[in-house]
Amino acid sequence: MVKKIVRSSTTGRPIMALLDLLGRRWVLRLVWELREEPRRFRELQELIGGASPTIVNARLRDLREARLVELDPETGYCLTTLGQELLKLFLPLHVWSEKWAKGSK
Amino acid sequence: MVKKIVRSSTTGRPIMALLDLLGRRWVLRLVWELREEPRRFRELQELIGGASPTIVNARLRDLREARLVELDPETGYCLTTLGQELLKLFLPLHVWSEKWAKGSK
DNA sequence: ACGATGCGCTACATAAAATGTAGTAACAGG
DNA sequence: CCTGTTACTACATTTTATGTAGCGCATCGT
Repeated sequence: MVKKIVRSSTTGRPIMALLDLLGRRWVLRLVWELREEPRRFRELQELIGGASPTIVNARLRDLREARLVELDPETGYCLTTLGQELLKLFLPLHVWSEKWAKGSK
Repeated sequence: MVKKIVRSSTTGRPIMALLDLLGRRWVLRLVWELREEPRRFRELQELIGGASPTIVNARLRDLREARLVELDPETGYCLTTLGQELLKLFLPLHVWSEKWAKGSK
């Protein structure tokens, strides 16, 4: 029942696999909270707003399988080089989100 | 039970609200499939891989409330100006995903 | 040696979300 | 009136997430 490949990635198109992975609940938040420094398991759990350990662990496993995150026993969970590259692509979102929010309300 | 505001956006930080919205299942895929031209409801449903109409409608509603997507009765669902801006930020993902996949095996 | 603490993680019952299928309602053309 | 197309809803079933408790292991203080 366990899927070795990323969900819905049957097309073989990497972008689909990526969008699928990033579209799972908590994944974007986890990557985001790892942007500055390594974090411990429970620390991450609290940062993202108290998701259950079950799902935090499941998502961290997904991210580790995707080689975006790794666990250094000394410091905690952190982004791999690949993960840092991905994060860089996401940084503009931070600025844009402010603009987006201004038009809300 | 309906949430008017984006899920888990209690912090008031726009980036959190945005990551939350984009982290919902199918949302990234929907935005992606609207990148080129307007799409009809059923067309979208098939493009993203056959999600149920229930959830396609729910996510389109989320995206419309976020002012990223709108429905033109003549042509179908399409990205708003705001949505197109967001998409532009995501385009580099396409290139990066190819690189990411190469290391996968 | 022993208990306390912090660590990643698991078990499991409950609750929430997504699926699959069917069907509704509005409109257009013939 | 009938047919087709549109967006969308209803609802029972299945899948996924939550909440809470606790395990196994290592380290630290006494």
